[in-house]
Amino acid sequence: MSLRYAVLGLLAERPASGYELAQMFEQSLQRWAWYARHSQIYPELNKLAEEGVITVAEEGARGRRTYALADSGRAELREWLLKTPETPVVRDESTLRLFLLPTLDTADRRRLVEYARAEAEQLGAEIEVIIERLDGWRTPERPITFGRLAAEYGRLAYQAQREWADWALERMDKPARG
Amino acid sequence: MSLRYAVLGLLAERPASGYELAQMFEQSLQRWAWYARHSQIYPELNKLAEEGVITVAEEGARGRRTYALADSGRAELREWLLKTPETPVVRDESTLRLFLLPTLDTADRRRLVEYARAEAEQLGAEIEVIIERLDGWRTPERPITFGRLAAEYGRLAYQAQREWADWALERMDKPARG
DNA sequence: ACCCGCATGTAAGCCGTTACATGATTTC
DNA sequence: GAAATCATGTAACGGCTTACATGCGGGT
Repeated sequence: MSLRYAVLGLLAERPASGYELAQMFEQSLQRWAWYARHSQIYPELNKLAEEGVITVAEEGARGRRTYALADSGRAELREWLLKTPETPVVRDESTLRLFLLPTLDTADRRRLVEYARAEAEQLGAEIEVIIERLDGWRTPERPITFGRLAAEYGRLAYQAQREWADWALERMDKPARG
Repeated sequence: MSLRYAVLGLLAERPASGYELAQMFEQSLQRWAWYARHSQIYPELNKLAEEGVITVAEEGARGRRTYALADSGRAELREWLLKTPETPVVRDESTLRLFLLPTLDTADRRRLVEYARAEAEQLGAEIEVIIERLDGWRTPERPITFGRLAAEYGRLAYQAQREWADWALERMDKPARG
């Protein structure tokens, strides 16, 4: 059911079309929080509009429909956010790969951890650029957008991944006492 | 297809039954990497055994079957680990909630971030205990288990979440110039 | 005029969740 | 002897992926 709230949440920031939502998933949510393709987004939008939790705010060229969050949708989103979640479940293929490293021999292992480290370093650097850009855009009305929250989260998460890779590299080859 | 490799990977560390695998998912993989229920695990094991990438190593009481990784399974796992992945996709409901915070009003937002911070702090403390326990168990043959890798990853990730929450708390109420 | 990107949609099949189902062994 | 835990399984349903499908509008 998270797709529903991801869509409501994105529309809470500003009205958007399905096409734009697909891009927002890719750019801001994909790497850390949630992902959906257009083939899932369009039917979901139609369903939400039928229910009345979102409305068609504008119709444009090429059949484009811009959706806005209705009051009922905002209330539902708030309720979902405030109810304390049960044990949350994560599915993250990259992390799974990292955890399965001990099944490889020393050379393969080292290769993969070094790759993970380099990746974290590169993506971390990319995110710094994005953050500078976002901080340049800030306006008084909207101090923090979810994009900025996501970026900061990403920055810290990549930093953690780098530290983890360093720790793993140092430990992995060593004998038990390490 | 990740379930397949998660199972192969767990069996690479040591032979286990479906029941044990379900527990391993819960204890080590669930929070960061992958999750599966027994209703998914048992059919997968039967499929993998039919294919021959795992074998039944032992049959015990109550119909218990202990599976071991076959050579072909180990080769397949290695191949999967070494091929560089495409853009990986993450689905993490907790993080999604955090990213949607800006849609709430100030009071609700603060409440949720404080909750996230407290949670990271508590789970971080729990993981420190687990790490001490794991480090006490270390044997010379197997310097690092995937459980230890997961624990260290968790430790750093919780630390990052705490830092993120502190940053968000400091920024969120402030006017744009922050 | 052509191409690229915008824009939305559908359908088959696979993956994952929830619920139902059963029974053996150990522990108190 | 009862309860908890071990142990495996199936089926219906819903969510997600992949592939197919179509057409408009803006830029060069």
